Amino acid sequence: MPELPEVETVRRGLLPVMEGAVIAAAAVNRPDLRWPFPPGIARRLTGARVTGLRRRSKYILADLSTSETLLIHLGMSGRMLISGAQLGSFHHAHPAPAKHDHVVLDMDNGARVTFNDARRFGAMDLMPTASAEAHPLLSVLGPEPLGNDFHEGHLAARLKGRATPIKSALLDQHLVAGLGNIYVCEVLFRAGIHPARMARDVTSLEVSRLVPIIREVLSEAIEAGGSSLKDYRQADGELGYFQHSFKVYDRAGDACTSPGCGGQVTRIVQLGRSSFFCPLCQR
DNA sequence: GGTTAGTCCTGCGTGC
DNA sequence: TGCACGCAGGACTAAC
Repeated sequence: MPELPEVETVRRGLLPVMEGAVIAAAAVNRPDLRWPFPPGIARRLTGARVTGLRRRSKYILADLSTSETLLIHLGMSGRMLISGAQLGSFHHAHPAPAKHDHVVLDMDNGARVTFNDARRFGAMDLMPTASAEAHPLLSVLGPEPLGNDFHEGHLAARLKGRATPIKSALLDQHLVAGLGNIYVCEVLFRAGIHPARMARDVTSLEVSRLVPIIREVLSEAIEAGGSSLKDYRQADGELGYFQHSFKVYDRAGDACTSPGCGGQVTRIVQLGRSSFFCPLCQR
């Protein structure tokens, strides 16, 4: 489930094969993912040089020489596969077309980038680069959690008076953009805050601690992704999914890892999603 | 305006 | 073994 760190890892993995290269051929194998592809997307991509590869929240933005920007969202199960490229001492031959290969980009450097998405919660769109920030999916996003606009004052103001669990508030992309279910669980564990606590009841002290904790958790995951990137290239060219050692996520029944705690990681459902926490550490 | 439930989708794990 | 079912979840839309 790609959240901000996974998307950043994918972006970094795509950089050496896409940035500066020309999309020699683009194949789009179905009319839609989450939404319909923009009209003529294959034609509009073909011949375009990728001049930059950026990330905003969980979106990858590929700036093109055609003054358009390709927006990519991995959704839940979206994967990027690189083949035909020389990465380090490894060369990946093009694999046989697989089920759910929806978009295939053949670069002029010989690399092939394949977007595979079984659940089709992902999305792609094209927009003018000059007004990319105004795209409906991007314009409503809150600040980047690793950016300067995300700070204690912002978070405090957005949590103030909100009668919703802190878990839900931190998942709200309008409040801060890029956190998903996994990292919110990890952040709240590290902060010692119960996921069901009302956002308005989070104290000033806790808010001041949340900001650096969110940065830490995400930065550590990006770092882990970076170090795993090399291994994944070697393994099969697939980017973005790597093993993390989560403290609470998907660890229901396990002993809490806090020294001397003795608690047991517990699962509850909030807004139809699993929350994992330690009832002794998190209040 | 704020909040929550429903929805989309397919693969996987579990239980019968 | 095979089937039915629930679950996973990002983010929109509708309803309250």
